[in-house]
Amino acid sequence: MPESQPRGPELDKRKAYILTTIVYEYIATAEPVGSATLTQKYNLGVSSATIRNEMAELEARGYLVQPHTSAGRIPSDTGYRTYVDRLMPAESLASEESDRLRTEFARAGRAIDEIVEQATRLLSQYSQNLAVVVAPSKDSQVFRHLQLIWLADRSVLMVVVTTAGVAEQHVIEPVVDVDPDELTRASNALNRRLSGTLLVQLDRGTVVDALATTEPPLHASLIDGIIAGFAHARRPEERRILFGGAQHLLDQPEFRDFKKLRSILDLVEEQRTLYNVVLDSIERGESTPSVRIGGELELEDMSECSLVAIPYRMGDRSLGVLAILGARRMPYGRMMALIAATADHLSQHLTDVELP
Amino acid sequence: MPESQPRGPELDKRKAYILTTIVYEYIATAEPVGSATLTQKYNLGVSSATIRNEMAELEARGYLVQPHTSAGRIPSDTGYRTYVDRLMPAESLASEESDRLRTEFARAGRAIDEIVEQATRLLSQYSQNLAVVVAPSKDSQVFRHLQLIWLADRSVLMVVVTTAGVAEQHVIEPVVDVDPDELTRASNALNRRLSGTLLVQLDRGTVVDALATTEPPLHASLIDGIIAGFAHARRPEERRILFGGAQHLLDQPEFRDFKKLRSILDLVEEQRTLYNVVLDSIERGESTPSVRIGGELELEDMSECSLVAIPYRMGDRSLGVLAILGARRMPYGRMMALIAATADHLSQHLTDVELP
DNA sequence: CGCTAGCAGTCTGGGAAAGTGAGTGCCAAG
DNA sequence: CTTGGCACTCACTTTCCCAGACTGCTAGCG
Repeated sequence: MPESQPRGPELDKRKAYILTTIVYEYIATAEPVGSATLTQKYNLGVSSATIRNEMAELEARGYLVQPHTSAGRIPSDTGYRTYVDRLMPAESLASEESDRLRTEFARAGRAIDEIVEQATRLLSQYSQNLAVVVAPSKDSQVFRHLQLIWLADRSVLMVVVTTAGVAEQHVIEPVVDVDPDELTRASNALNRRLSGTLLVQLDRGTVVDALATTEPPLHASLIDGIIAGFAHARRPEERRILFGGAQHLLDQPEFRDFKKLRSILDLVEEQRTLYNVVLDSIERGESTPSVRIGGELELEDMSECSLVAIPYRMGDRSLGVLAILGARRMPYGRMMALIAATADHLSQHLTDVELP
Repeated sequence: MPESQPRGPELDKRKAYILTTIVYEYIATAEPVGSATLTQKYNLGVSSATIRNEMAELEARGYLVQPHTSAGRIPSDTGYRTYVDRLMPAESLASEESDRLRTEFARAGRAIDEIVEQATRLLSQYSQNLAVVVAPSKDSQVFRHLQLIWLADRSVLMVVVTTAGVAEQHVIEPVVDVDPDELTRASNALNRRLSGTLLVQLDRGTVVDALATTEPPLHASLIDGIIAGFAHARRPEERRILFGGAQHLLDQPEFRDFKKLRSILDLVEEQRTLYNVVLDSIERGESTPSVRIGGELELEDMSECSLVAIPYRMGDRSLGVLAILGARRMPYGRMMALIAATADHLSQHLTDVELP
């Protein structure tokens, strides 16, 4: 006897259409949607009283909530979730907009940092929301070349270049004098044996092996320095997070409230929490945008926000994540299309600038 | 007949004391200061009526303003200016706080970017205001070492290392095949002749001269590539500006107003305007903090803000600027002491990590 | 001549009261 | 199942009023 069906099995066609319309209208207007508005603006073929009955049932099943007794309805997390997963028409970016994105990426130059900064700027600008970008960590990059440069008798500069075109430098201070020829031999040996290896794999054993045949053998303190240099170049613990477009938040009526604004800005400043959430969002490694709605973020004071995230790549290695953080009432279709296109262009551009 | 003295010649002792007290009190409470408050909280030895007369005169002379007829007074730009320049007691940072600053700088590592990011974080945290930091431009750095690395027959990676320990890379694609030996000879020649030169001085002529004696002569397209590489490493046009602690603005009652908040966040996003103002502030190259109060900033909607700025150095070269942007009602003494100490520690740390 | 006490006048900010209107739920009839 | 009608609810806005803070002015005092 299915008299009260909590979270019913399926929504019939009319209920689905009503939910779709309510989400759409609320996203557009930021005002709770009433039955009269629906019958006036959308062609439903039934009266507002009928809509009221349907809305009451959608609320009972958890898709809608009423801010207060005499207001219209707004979608709940479940309502948005259903909309995003099953009701929303798929959108894709207008081709001229996509072209503009590509053009603007091309203006960023070859340096990885620059490209990622440009991505942040573009994403916030086009989305009119807060853009959050996790920059590449070094450890997924491929070692290309190393140079040991003689600075003084007990001071050596080690420069590591990856195929991403990023150079990291590190000063080594061995406990014995070294001479330039010795450094050249070491550089050559390491380059011959290790070029093409992922940075993350360049641990102590690998380096010691690569230098085993060097004659005369290098002093242990120099080898230690080289190993430390690789460890430094790798630095997996340190991933920059970039932000852009915080001012757009002020345009949303839901953030006309200093407490909510403060929560978000604190999150931006703190970085770690947001970093975890963003990484969680794309853990599955899928290449479609992942969406987290309101309470799904599991963050205090963030029930009014949603996050759309997607990974980006260089070649076939996943490097980092793009994300849009905005009001829960966001145009999900457009945001997903936009972030997917941005990630595509970014991945493409990064792959293009990779060194041979 | 000096009957009405606009912006009178000097403030007598009592007026100066009253002005000082009003600025002090207003900074502490954010409430317009009335005559009764003054007599109660501060030992003035005269009645509130006398204070009222004095305040009326201070207002007539432009040091104070009244938000409305029945309110107390708040300082005008001129009032703050007088306070900062002549009335305020000089403050210096408590030595334990200064020590803490130094310790935290030490945790930043050797990379210039990292150190400057740390400075931004510390400055915003200690000042509880928005920190604005202009990062070093490349062109004031000293060329230390160059390496031309063979990637493929027509592809060469050029790595430039400065004494700041920053490496920049650039891909050169000459129109003829090159071989590794040729590259080594070119690298050696350039290093021998040019090491120690400012990057900004490495123009076409200098490079061509340095390579003039190379035998056999390098192909023109390779030389062009090297010149382009230096130009790229230099990139004077591109100076990063870092921000930190925007959320602290929300703590100030003067920014409980979305328009003002929006103005500031827009400024942060736009960067260029703020960059100019900050550079203006320290154009004189002095090493004491420069202060700009309210309207002196000459920025629309920024009349409620003040900016405290100071340059920082590496060795004896000025590299960039630290600044604090906050409410006009800020504790100037502390902010100036703090930013001076931060700049000192930053300059010291940068000088320490410079390569030999 | 400067200082003070007292007083009338002015303005803001907050809170109560009342009116407005959007929107609902329910019912009885089609 | 749908619909028109109706009573009811509740947030929001406007209006009004009052308390409080502070001033400027004046007259008197040392």
